[in-house]
Amino acid sequence: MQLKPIKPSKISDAISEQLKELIRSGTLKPGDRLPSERELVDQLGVSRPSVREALLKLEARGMVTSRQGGGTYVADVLAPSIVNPLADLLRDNPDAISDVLECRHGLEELAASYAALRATADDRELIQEKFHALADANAARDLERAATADAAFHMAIAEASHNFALVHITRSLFDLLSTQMLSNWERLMMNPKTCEEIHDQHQYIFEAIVSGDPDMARNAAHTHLSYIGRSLRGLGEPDAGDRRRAALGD
Amino acid sequence: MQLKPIKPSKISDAISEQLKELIRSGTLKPGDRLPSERELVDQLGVSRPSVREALLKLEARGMVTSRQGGGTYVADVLAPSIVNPLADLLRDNPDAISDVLECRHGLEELAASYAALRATADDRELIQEKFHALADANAARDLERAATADAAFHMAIAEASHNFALVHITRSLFDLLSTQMLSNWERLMMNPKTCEEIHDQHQYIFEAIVSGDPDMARNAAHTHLSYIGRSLRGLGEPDAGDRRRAALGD
DNA sequence: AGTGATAAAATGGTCCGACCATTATATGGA
DNA sequence: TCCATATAATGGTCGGACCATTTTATCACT
Repeated sequence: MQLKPIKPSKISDAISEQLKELIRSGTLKPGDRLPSERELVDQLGVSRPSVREALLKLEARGMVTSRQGGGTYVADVLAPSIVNPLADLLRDNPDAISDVLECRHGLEELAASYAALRATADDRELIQEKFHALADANAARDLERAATADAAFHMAIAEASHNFALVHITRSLFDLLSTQMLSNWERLMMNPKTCEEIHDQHQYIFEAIVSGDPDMARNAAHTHLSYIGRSLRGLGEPDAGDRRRAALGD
Repeated sequence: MQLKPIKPSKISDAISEQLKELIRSGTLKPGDRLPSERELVDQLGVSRPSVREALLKLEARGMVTSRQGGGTYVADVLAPSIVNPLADLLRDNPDAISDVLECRHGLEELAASYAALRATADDRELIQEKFHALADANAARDLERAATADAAFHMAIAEASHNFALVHITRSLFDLLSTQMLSNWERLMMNPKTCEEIHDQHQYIFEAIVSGDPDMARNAAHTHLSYIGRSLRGLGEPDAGDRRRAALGD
């Protein structure tokens, strides 16, 4: 007969649970640095051994990593189980990049639709901020900054979906494709017309999310991503997707 | 370039490795009580915090259990030596589970749509086979076999999308939820009417893919998965709907 | 101004000693 | 023998201290 565990009353468990929730909710993202042990002691009002036990437990579970003198950092829990095998796959089979792109696009449509449903005021503000940053970078013809801003814009949308799995997987795929993306981005942005259309599509996505219409957001994302896909496939043929087709989707 | 792990050389690691070896070799059998922390301090010539760290690490891995005043004992079941941090994050966290489910559903819609476009004759035959196996298991009221068959059916669809990344991520999410899904499945299938409706939905998905209509396939998948989501939420805690209810009630 | 070495601060790792809460064991009386 | 109590053993928590490493700030030098 298996009875209840009864005892969650260890201080370190309470601490580690709290930290785990911060990681799950996305407040602490992979790569982020945790407060130092002594700061946590002050903030939580517990002793350092208790804090250490909590961090030890998280480290044993592979959720954080600690370096003496450095600090404690949030580990990426998705990478080992999902992305690493994908990275291996990509190494052996570069053609699979289009598969990953396809996958990412599906996730982004999903994220856009959920973001429209669940984005808080703060989320919308953040998305708007990223959108404007992207527009500025584009206007300044700063390709590298624009690529970063584009990733930040799409990640902000993913975070606004308030779905931790979606956020983590999207981020992982972004990281996975980051190198490839820059060159693609450069090739895309060489055409001012394409650049402008992409900006408009971003604006449609942004407006759809702000207006809270999940279907519109999903369609806007789909339009944008299928346009990107078509443009990448038809490189050297800037007129491959004209504005009317992009607006109507395919 | 991946360098060597250098040297952890943490005292607690050396201790925990030594204890782990004792357990692995059978010197310490499940249920055995290991020496008290203070005894280990004397025997190993290290400080008590180091011993505690080592024991904490073993406890986090589930290899030993400690009771205040009682002592530390080798766990009865030491099978799960490897721990998936993600699975740990999901345990006792319904929100996280529904996040992963949501994510999986989005991917499955995508897979259904692509499967409709790209499925070969062999793919369609395989999907049909899995579909019938699932129907048989359901008719036989064999819940465990039905759960396996359901996974096989959806995985066959993912494979038919001919997208490596989609297949891989879908499989990862399936594995992640495998433990949780069985109980969910049991709760769903207790209702014959629900069981029948799910069968019909599977059939719609199957037919849409065979007919080669991506939009129909996507819609069929969406209908199916939102129905599953609604049913699970309705079976569980009615008060847990909050933000998710709007997302699924479309 | 840029650069590189050096000093200072921050941070995790280790250790000590103490006390508390819980459990197991020994003790003693019925 | 049996049960309640007292005692001992054990893990849990705490505070402080010091060390090793890393990061950051400082400053002299070119």
